[in-house]
Amino acid sequence: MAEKKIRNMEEFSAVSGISRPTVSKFFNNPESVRQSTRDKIEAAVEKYDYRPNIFAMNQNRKLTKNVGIVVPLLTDPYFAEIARNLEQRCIDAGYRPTLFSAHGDPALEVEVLDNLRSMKPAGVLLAPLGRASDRAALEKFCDDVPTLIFDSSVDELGLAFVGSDNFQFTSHITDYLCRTGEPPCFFEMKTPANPNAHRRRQAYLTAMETFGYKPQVISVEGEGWGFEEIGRLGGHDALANGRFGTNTILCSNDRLAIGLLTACYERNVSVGRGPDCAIRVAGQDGHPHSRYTCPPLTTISHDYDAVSKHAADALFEAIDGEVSPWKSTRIEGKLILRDSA
Amino acid sequence: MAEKKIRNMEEFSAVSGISRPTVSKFFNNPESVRQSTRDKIEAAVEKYDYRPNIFAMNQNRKLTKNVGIVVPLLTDPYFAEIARNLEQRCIDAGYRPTLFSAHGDPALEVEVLDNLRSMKPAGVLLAPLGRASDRAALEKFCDDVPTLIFDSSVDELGLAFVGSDNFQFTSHITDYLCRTGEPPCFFEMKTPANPNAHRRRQAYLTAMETFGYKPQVISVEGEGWGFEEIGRLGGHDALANGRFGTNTILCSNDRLAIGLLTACYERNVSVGRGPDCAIRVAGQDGHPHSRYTCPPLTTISHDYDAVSKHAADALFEAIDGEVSPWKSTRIEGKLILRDSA
DNA sequence: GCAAATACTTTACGCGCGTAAATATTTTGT
DNA sequence: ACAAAATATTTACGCGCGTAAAGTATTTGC
Repeated sequence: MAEKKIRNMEEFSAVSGISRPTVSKFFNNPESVRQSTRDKIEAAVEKYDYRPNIFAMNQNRKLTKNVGIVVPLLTDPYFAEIARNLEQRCIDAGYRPTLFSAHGDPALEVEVLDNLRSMKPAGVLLAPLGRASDRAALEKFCDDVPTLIFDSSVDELGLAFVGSDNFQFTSHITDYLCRTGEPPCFFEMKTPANPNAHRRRQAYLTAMETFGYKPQVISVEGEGWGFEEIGRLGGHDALANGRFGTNTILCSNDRLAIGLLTACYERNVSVGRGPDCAIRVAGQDGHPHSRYTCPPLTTISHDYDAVSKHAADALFEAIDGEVSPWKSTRIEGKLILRDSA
Repeated sequence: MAEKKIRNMEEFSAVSGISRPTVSKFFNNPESVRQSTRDKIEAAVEKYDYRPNIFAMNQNRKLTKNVGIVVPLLTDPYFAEIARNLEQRCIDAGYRPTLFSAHGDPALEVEVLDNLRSMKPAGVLLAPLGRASDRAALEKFCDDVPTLIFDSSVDELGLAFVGSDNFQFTSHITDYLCRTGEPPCFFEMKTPANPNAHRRRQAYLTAMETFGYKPQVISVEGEGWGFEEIGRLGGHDALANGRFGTNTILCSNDRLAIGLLTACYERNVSVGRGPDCAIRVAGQDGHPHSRYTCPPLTTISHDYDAVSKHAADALFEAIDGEVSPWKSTRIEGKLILRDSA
């Protein structure tokens, strides 16, 4: 199999017996050439293990097959999981995805976008940092590159927005909690990193009023992306000072809930829905880890598949030239009943 | 600031007043031009927001500034964290890192390496899948591209290996457990994904014999990368059938321990080092999540900083032409004492 | 102030492939 | 078997930058 090394498309076209322009056409879209020539080229590809130079391919082309996937924090398994999902969809659709993380840092987010721009991507799937994002930089980027925003909405930025229906999330789980025990209080960060948190608080307030209960929000201090630690410290504080006015705590997100569970453990407060438990704790997100907390966390989960499918498909359509007005798609979550509430 | 748009280096050289070859030199290494011209170019970069076309830069150069970072599973926060660390070091050293994950799939790992090859990277930091990796494909890749293996060693592959000292890990924590209570049994997967697990088992056996205790290994079934679930199911089985012959369980890794803790919770077995606790559980890895389990997990942690620094530096040295024989660097872990053991 | 050393400019070519236009060949339908 | 349609070939140019060579300008050391 190891014939002489093919150095470029010229040489490859010679050994495959197909002209270079046709070979070029093939690599841009195998479907665009006749079956018989496709077979010949594919045979030669197999035989000589030739792959066109990716840099030469892209430089002289207005649009590449590159797709950028940007998340705010790849060390958060939630983002890692949705990024993985998106990545696979890009590959399946014939694109070359590249993964980026802003690592929680707005300056890095801007840098990532700059790097991305120089890759002339056909499109970008972007989950912004949120509140901390450089709004102007995002806008400028979206002007230059077809960008679909996911997870965390920023007004009417980009092609469209696809994310979860935070309002439904919180309403639904609040409803569940009210039906099965004391109405919940709402445990959140005072200055959350992303706008979904605001929607969830609002949904909680609305839901509680609808049900005729008095809402109660406990906002804890803490900056940055160390949500578990913020939840743990805030939980200690709230438990020590009796700030939870009920035995049921709905957390703004799962990572906060995980920290709160740790605080409960450390204070010897039993969590669960059994009669001998002191409090109930619920989260929101369906974080990959939520299954393995003690007790396992009752939560309302993102529909990872549906979100990523909608996001990817919407981007691909836009790349293919379908012009559609900006719109926001919000996907419902599924209640996952476990032992914590 | 928004002057007319600069289209290429030719135009940029005109507006900056510096010749194109010098500008080219500057972008390859700013230090290589005189301070005064550097200032002029940097001023023009600022003013016109020009960045050279990355594809054109790389195509006609034998070696790029690209560095690939490949991990077996990016959704595992351990790998996400070390990848983040490596990424930062690459940027600081003037390289362009690109992140890849094999997502636990050997076929994908090969694909990733193929893609990487076409990027003509100056070097690659590779954490192989381990047992499941296509050994031949890895070897071929390492022949073509300067590759530093980290985390999981594969014989004398690549430039060098940098990872944790699994032997020290397990010896050290076994020592601790023996000193503070009953000697531990060892809880592991029967067919672990990566070779570190074997070292740890071996270290456990050696340590126990050294201390004069009878070792006991509990190997649980389960394939793939869902370690928590494997630990949970295996834990249930072992607890139900009294397979743990001691009250102290050392897990082969933290994720397994996390699953075991969940099983303990579900079976109402109290875990901790207090007198009223039924068993002690310890992990290994210093997984980002281990602080937030209930009880918080006693573990022995990778020195993330040291591993990533050694790995990155070793690669950069090799790229800079320093030839050194293959060697293996194994970095000691730090015991993190928490409440689980 | 002068020669040597250093840094820059000019000129020119090549990298590997995209792509357009004109021409030639093959396939398809009947 | 024939014309029309589809596909491949030939030819040629350009993309944006790396890089080498030879000449010119600037800096440096003394």
